[in-house]
Amino acid sequence: MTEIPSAYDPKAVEGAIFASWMEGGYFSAKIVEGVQPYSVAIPPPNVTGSLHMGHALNNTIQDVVIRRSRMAGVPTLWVVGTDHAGIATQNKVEQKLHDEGKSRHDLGREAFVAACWEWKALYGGTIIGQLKAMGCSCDYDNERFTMDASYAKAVRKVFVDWFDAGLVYRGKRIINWCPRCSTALSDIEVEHEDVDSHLWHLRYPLKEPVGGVDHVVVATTRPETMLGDTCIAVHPDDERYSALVGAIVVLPLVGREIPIVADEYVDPSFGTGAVKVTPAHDVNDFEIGERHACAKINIMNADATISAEGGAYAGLERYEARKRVLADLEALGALVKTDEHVHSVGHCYRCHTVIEPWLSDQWFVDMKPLAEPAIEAVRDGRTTFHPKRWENVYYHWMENIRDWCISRQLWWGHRIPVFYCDDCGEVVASMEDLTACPKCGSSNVRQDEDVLDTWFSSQLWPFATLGWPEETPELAYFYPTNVLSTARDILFLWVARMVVSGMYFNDAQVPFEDVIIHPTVFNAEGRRMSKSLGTGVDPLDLMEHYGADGMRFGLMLQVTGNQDIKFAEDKLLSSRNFANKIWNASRFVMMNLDGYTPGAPVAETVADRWILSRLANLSARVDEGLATYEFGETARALYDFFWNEFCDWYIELSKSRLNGGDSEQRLGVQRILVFVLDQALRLLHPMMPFVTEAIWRNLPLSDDDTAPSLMIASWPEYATLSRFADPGAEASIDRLIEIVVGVRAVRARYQIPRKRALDIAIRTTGDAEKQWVDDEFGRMAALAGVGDFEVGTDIAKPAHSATVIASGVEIYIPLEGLVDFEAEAVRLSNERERVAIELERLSKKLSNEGFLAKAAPEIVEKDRARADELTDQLALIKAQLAELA
RNA sequence: GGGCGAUUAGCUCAGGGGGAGAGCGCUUCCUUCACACGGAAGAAGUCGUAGGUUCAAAUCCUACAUCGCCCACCA
Repeated sequence: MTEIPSAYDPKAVEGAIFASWMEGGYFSAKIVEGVQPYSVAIPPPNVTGSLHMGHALNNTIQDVVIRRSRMAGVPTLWVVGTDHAGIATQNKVEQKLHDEGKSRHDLGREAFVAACWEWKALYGGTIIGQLKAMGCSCDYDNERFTMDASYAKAVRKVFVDWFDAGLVYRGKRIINWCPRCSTALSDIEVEHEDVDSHLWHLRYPLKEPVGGVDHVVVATTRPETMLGDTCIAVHPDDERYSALVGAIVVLPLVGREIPIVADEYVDPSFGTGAVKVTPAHDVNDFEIGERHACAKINIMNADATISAEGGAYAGLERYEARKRVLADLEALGALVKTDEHVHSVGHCYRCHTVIEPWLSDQWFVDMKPLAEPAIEAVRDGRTTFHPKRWENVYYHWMENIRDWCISRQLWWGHRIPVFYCDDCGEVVASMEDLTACPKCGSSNVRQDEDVLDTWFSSQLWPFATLGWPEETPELAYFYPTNVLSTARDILFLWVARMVVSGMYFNDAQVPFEDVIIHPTVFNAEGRRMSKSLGTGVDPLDLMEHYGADGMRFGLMLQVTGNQDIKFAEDKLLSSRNFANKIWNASRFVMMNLDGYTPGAPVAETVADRWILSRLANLSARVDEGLATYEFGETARALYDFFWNEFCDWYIELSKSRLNGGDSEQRLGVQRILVFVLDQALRLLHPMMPFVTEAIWRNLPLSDDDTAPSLMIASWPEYATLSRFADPGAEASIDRLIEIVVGVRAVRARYQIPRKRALDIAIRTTGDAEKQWVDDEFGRMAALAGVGDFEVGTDIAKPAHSATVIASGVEIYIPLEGLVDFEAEAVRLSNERERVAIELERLSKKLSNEGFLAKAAPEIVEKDRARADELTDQLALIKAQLAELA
């Protein structure tokens, strides 16, 4: 076994191991009737995407729960695939065309869509390959895409069903228009940002003076929209303006005569208390316009240039128009003043262009009735969020939900299955393309030009990927899924809508039981990771440096209930080192297996009982941690057990028995080593699949324990391991550790060379302790560099010796000729000070009536014992000081 | 305007009523036959501020401060 390299090299093993998993077909899930399955639908990455830190974190989380479930013997499915990502993909392809000097209009719709498919075929698989590099155990044989033929059928059915139920409707509304993407967006696709701007005060003359007043001043942040003003609004109770209500204003630059109306919406304390109303360019203005029957004049084109309605300003880009309007108003003396003003401006979530509120015909989903059952499902716990506080965020949004604008003026996407008859005016949604009007029979029918919001199709992901609307066995078996893990930024865009549609189309069954909202990964400076800003970290680079396991485990260490992670690369470094530690501990075990035969572990020493007890404890903590999705704590528990307990103590303790013992002793310790290593590798596998698999396949296990791959080996059952729980052994080893650490500290303090064995004396408080030292200490002596030792209840402390105190024993280490006694006296004085302070604090507490009366008895008892211990220590230190003096 | 999160060692963060923890970094020693991606020993914190509850507060409550995030029709 000496041919095993002494450093773990991820690159040398990951590829081959992943290939063997694929070959073994372990990623596919088989339906086993009568057995409850486990399933997860991956948040489908965009076809345009490449792996970023959010994916790395989120997919590690999912792979951890998936791998654990699979090992537990449960039929386990992780559905994988990609999203067609309407705007993002269309933008990419348009950019490519642009580079070739063409636009999508040069190609025409059909050719453009073909170009998108071509692009997808070329680049769409990138991110799937990267998931494989991470070791994600998805069902790659059944990869889905949100524009697959079967998926398209699901999308179409949802639209048609909701249309027929009156839940989808068409309306002329103010929507969010991105002039660059040239499409409508839903409200939650708009990102609001505070922008330093101005509040311009404009003077509008009255047609005829009223009571000596000949004008009104309005305040606006978007002066160019004045070209579309159709009334002025004031608050009905605002006495400053009450005489003016009903008066007519002549709009400067335009000349249009518009009325002053009274409307409750107006806040008299803001600006001048008079609002210019542009119903075609502002949501509130639209509503005011509706209430007062004002015209809605659209003064802007789709590309945010001024339309013909803008008269002299027609054709100007919106901000150029703003400048010109302001300049012209100023020339007229109509620009009264310009205040500094910070206000929130909407930007496109895809291209960050400033959104224009714009009046147009769009399709909407009536969300209110759909949201109700989805709210209820979370209230009654059928779906639970982790951490739970996200449920409040969900409720707040769902309870105040507004209609969802689902039409997009794009070419890449699911085309809206609505057909218009130009003869009789019939409008129908249809599962099949229509060539004739179902009402009048006319062949003069045409399909709606728009496509659906990408999120309209992704909301169906958990069930459309399982074959819905067909009643497939997969849908019947794997729906609802168990866990959905995602970032908080798509809670509304995606998660909430999946609950809505999932319940509506699956007999009110929620799409997933648990929702994990994982922390958002920020860079070390706490800023958003962004490729374009160069503030990102590439997971592929990280895997290059730390291995897939190092990256995965390093990320898991950072997952806590917090909402953000400031990415800490040092955790990946220690995780890479951890993988190497696992590798080398395993290497040690395998290099010491001469004469080994597989067999059940039988504890022969306290150390054996201790490590088995700690293993049982680890199993409980890992189960608990994964069940509650506390990945950080779970990772730490695994790390602490393997490194600090198994490697630092058990393996070190095993060495004397492996080297010095008889063959029976050797076999005993070998079996414990192999057993604990095997179980630990299983527990580690979900987080570190590669290194654990690479080692595990070479472990000489008995036939009962073996499997072709660790991936499908059995998960350690706490119910089985719990019999190893052994508090007595834990206390015993704790004491041994205390002694060894104490002796080592003495050695380090006086720089006693490690080759020089220390002969020590041990005084015990009783015969039981003496027996314990005789039985157990010898096994540990080597770890402390102890040579000979004598033990007894009546051992006298040798002159000039250091003392180590542990429960029930005092260790004396003669220092004659080794130590600077003056320095030791100084150290002891400091120690005396520290102990005295702690003892004083405890004594005060123990003489407090309230404490004695009200504190839990075991707490009082613990403090008493501690105080006794400190008293003894203090006496000893004093005695030693007296000796040195 | 409403809501949420954070504030603990130089850095990144765990912990969560009763003896302040980890990783990285730092100091000293050790190339000992699993591992220098290692071993051993150490230094280092008034647990954001001010009140309150409690026998007992880093932990619970209330304010406040600072940073960050989300929501909202802030002309």
